[in-house]
Amino acid sequence: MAKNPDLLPGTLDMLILKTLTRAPLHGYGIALSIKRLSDEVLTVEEGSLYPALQRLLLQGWVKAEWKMTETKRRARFYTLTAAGRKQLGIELSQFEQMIEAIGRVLHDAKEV
Amino acid sequence: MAKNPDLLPGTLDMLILKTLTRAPLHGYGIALSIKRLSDEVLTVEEGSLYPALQRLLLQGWVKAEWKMTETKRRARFYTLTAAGRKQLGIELSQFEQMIEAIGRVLHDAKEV
DNA sequence: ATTGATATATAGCCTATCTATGGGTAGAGA
DNA sequence: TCTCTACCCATAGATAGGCTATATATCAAT
Repeated sequence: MAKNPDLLPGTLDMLILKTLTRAPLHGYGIALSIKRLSDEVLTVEEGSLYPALQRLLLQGWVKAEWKMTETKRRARFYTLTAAGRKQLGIELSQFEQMIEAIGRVLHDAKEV
Repeated sequence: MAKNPDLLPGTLDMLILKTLTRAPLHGYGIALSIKRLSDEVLTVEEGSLYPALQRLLLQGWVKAEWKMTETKRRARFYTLTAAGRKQLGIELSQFEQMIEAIGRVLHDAKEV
């Protein structure tokens, strides 16, 4: 991990999939969406984003289609697939479980 | 990241430092402690633990001393340094910030 | 004697992220 | 007209850090 990470490693795929549950978006829009929803705390670098989208395509969790944006630029719009929705559920519950477990270590729940 | 990660990447150093705030411990004890406090959810593999301890030593965040355990085995006991305590504070607040940011993306706080 | 728990450590792999760079379009303002 | 900013895609290479596998050794229990 870099010294000042923009993301928690291992969470990017989940964040992308979640973002696509609202509506199909192009890559740039996904990055903007994550940045804005997180109040500028999370930044998705292009060098992380596009490889991640390739991974998701390869797994069949999203599909892509070239279209024109409202501003008349060509862009690749990504849509969540059924498999992607299922995968999101898995990642979400694993993430919650991990966060709770980390919380127990950090806050010493056992001693209460 | 592996398919079924034992840890959230980027959190291991923080977990080790936190564990050492309670008492000096040897490596094996740290791993056990994290596992137990997390209700067996988090597992620190040896191949992750010992390199991590080397990193922490190198940074001056912990110091090490060879001693005998109660069961008369030699083991290397790690103690948190002042710098380590400070570092833990930094990592803790960064982690909290990230988790909150991820929460906002996952739960769409902006729409409320 | 053999297994299981305790204990440390390294080599090599793998994956995901980051840095850096390249390409290109549209619109606004100087 | 030129230039700047925002919009958009994509890859190569470096780096970090976690995982697998392996080696070594002691002790207790079966």
